Amino acid sequence: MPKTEEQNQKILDKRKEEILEAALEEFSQKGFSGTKILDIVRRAEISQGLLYHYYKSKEELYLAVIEKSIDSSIILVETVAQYNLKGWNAITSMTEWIIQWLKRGGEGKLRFFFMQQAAILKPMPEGVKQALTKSNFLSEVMARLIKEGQEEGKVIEGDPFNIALLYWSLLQGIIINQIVSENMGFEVENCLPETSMILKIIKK
Amino acid sequence: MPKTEEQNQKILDKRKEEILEAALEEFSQKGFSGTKILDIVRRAEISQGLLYHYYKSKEELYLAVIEKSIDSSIILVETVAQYNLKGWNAITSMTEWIIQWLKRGGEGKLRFFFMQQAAILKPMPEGVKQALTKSNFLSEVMARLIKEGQEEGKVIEGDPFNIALLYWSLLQGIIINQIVSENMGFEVENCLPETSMILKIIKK
DNA sequence: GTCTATAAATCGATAGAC
DNA sequence: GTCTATCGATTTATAGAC
Repeated sequence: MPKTEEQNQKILDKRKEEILEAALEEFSQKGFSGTKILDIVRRAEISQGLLYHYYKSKEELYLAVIEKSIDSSIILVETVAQYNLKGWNAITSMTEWIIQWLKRGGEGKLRFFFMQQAAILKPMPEGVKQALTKSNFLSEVMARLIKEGQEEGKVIEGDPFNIALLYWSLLQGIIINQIVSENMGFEVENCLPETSMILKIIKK
Repeated sequence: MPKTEEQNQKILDKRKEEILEAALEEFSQKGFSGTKILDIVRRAEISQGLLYHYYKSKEELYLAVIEKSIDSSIILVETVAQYNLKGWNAITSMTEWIIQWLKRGGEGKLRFFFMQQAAILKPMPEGVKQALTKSNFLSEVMARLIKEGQEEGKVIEGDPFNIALLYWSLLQGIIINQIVSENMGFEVENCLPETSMILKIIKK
């Protein structure tokens, strides 16, 4: 019965997807230790036992969320890369893209935030460190673009990697402040800074 | 016996101090849920029972660490305020001061980082939110200085509070990246950006 | 004040019925 | 595939001796 198996596979994938989504929301807000399996299964509206049918441990689930988040940021970069832009133009587009991605809705912001949390909190489960190292390519892409921008005379002088770090620091700080504001009930609804404000820090 | 009581008080204060210090290190790295009482007492080199002689619960201890961290950031601002500077000069001094504070050693960075963590992670214990709202005066002080700076024509136009937020975002992002780099073993030892780099983002 | 021992609660993971 | 019931380990907090 190939049809039945196919359907089963679909159910399996759908469930996994649902669990991942619920896990992202819980983990990103409460961290690894702060999130209880009960929180996740309640949000996903399944029984506690069923979760372990799809993921063999809490840690494995956490890792799955990380990997998916990294993948989605890779896609973001690749999408921008498709336009074949270089140097300052590429930096501008990418920044604009990221801001839009963050504005668009909860998920982008949540993923970005989650990856940060994962990188910050100890203890880091085995695979997390490894997975996050992979995501470091973002800085490398950025550093390359910055070097090009310097050659165009549009980006400030200095070590490209350090400037890339400064750029990411700003972006990360902005997201954190958004989350904090939300947590405190300040309702800073989507008051993300303009792209030009962000670029100002690396512009010559 | 006033002398004995006085000595006891000293021991009590000293113990409390030691516990607070150990708790800061553990909490800031592992968050509230991720930190076990055992982690703290082992670091403080006391027995588990003794901790509960000084703090009646994990949550009370957490709150005590927050309050001390907030106090120390208040002192930072007050120190700068003593110089009676206004506008751009004050912003410059304060930024320089903060960078030095962060460079100086572990504690400043740890406290700054810890407060961030506390503001980010859910669930927020009762008193945490309240305590953190108090620390918001930092943004207010900054917003006032920025307004003065605008009147001097040295700070970019725009809502002073939003600009203050942008400034803090950058600072927070920088600290986070430092911690992350440490966690990943990148050894970015004290590669904090120059004050002028940070100020660039709000300079006209 | 300080420790050891233990109670009480929580939570991750498993077993087994349907 | 899904659920309920429960085990076993961890962890917060307390009790009681010194």
